Amino acid sequence: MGMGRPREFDAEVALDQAMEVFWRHGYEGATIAQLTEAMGINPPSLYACFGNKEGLLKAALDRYTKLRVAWMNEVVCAPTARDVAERMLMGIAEKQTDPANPPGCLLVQGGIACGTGSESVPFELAARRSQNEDQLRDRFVRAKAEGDLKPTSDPAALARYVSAVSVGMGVMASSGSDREALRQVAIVAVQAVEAQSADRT
Amino acid sequence: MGMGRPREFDAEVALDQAMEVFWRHGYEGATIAQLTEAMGINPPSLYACFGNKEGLLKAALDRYTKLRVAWMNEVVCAPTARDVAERMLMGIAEKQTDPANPPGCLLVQGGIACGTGSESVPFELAARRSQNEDQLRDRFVRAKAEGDLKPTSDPAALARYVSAVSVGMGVMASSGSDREALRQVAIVAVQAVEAQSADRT
DNA sequence: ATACTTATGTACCGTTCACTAAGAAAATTG
DNA sequence: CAATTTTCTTAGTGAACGGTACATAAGTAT
Repeated sequence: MGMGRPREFDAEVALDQAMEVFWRHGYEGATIAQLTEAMGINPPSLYACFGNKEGLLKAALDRYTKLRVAWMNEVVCAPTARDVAERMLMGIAEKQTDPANPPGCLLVQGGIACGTGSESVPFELAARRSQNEDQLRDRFVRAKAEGDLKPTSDPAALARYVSAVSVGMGVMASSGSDREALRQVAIVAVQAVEAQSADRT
Repeated sequence: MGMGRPREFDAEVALDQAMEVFWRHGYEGATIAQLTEAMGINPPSLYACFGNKEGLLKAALDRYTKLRVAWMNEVVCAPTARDVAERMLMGIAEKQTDPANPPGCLLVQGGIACGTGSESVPFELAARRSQNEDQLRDRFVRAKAEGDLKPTSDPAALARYVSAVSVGMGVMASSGSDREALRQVAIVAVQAVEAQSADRT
């Protein structure tokens, strides 16, 4: 039994192109024609490799979140909860306005609301976002245990808050806000975390 | 010359139904079939009355923002910038989880990313959101003039911040967060505004 | 070489989309 | 009443959608 004809395209490179299309147009707004053109392949190759449109999205999300989790792991290395929030939100201001990518965040742009037959997509995106929030919450739990955050603070609420701000920044970025506007939002947002921080002696 | 046959449906009631469909499924996710069924009319009546799908969306947005602006006018009556932010964000936590409506905010759910031929929709929504932000900024400008906000504070940045948080809360609501979770975010978010407020003597 | 397995390109499904003729129905005006 | 204007229902339009059949090409195994 032979091993068959080898595929002529690099799946990861193709996935990066697909990711961009989903990022820019959303799941429903992205057509198979646009995706295949960007990926440099024909529909049958796409379906053989990724199953269907939703399978392609999930593969793209896997790739996206893998990079994101790695970045978050660096972010939570900051010494204090305040610095974690600042590093994260300032980093997001940069990333979401990086001209190398479409503006905003794939986990938001991908699809907040979807039509019949794609109801699972928004949940899929939400699940990936909450993954991020969990990383943050764990870090804030530690910060509270270390006395970095006040005893009255709620690490879960704080993580939800920072996550909400980052989502809001993503929407702003996708609708034209520039990097400076996002930085301003980040700077203000960090002050809420600072208010939850123990006094530095 | 006669006045013609009177229309059998109430345009505003029909618009409310259409608004719900857009709110729940987004602009692209909402089909004419769903819209007409919810509105209780047939496609030709829709097109005679609203022009096309995008015209229907704009009419629904007009109705939505009219109510929203009226509510914001009450919000900005709060005595201090901090209270404005609190009243707004707490109100949003309630409204965006009101079971009478779809979760989240129409100005976000309507469509953050759209496909070819609907590129203008996200801009349309963004314009309506910025209308809201402007109301807020004006109020914060006043607060700064009154000495309620610190002389070093940036009212525009603060308004952008509160607006970003409200958008983030909308996304959270639409992906299943409950009212309590949103309230927690609001409470934390207000503290950033508090940090920009002058000390109460 | 021959058989076998898998990928690729072309061309095309069936369905659903936004949107619309065409004419009957319901009102006003003379 | 007849004439006119506008809305209603029915039925369907062309186009675009996600997805696929089929034949061919490109590899491996025997």
